[in-house]
Amino acid sequence: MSRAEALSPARLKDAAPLFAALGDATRLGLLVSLCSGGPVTVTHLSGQFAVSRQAITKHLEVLSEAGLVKSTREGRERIWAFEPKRLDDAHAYLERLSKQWDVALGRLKAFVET
Amino acid sequence: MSRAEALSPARLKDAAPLFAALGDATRLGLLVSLCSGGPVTVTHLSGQFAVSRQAITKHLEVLSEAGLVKSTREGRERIWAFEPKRLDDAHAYLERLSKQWDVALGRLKAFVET
DNA sequence: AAAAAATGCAACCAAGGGGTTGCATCAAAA
DNA sequence: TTTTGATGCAACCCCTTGGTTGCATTTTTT
Repeated sequence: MSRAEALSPARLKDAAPLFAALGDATRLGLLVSLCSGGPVTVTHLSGQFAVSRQAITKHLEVLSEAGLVKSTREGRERIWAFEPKRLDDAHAYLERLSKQWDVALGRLKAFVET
Repeated sequence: MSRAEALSPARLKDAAPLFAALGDATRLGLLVSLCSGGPVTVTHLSGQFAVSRQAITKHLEVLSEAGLVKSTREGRERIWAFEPKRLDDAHAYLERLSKQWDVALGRLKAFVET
């Protein structure tokens, strides 16, 4: 069988923190902002949300550790930017799940028809 | 513009708990099991994991509230089954994010080339 | 009717998460 | 060289989470 590797425990341990990072409304909002608005600073971002700057910083750090965002220092300010690669990973994980489900359905169908 | 609706705050509030439910290695493992192995009972599932039956029950309830799983009573046991619809939702959310990013890139390119 | 199997319920616990405030730093302007 | 703007760091708080154990309940099975 040459199909893509299934979802091993190792992969799950990689996927979990990625989805966890996506599992917060504020963080999703930040992603949308960075995604559609281009690279900006924390103080600029925190203007768009109802929470403090430090709260936003923490969220950005979570996103950063998940690889969904990256920051670069520029003088006295730090610029945050969206990082699309990891989003594709998340996408791929979901894809694998769906595929596995389809395979199971196929097996069931084959069994019923036998 | 007739493109699909963007990621409004309302949508984010729906997406967040969905991703949050996916953001745990044990829960992902449960999904994989249910996805590839077919409907089973809690006690059967808990045999495949290192945690107690009650822990698994709690995880299944989280997945259920996220709409990723559903259960039916059958005599003295409760059968848990994978629910693929919500997975497509998650998929769609990610898709919207990517798309928004592509649009932003397109704008940037257009701007640079002007 | 009694024993066994599968769940449900509740209390409890330690750790982590999301949030805040206050103050220290560091770079840029005036 | 002050002053101002943007961050960084740290302590603290409360609530949620993931996990446990113990016992009650409900169906089967014997």
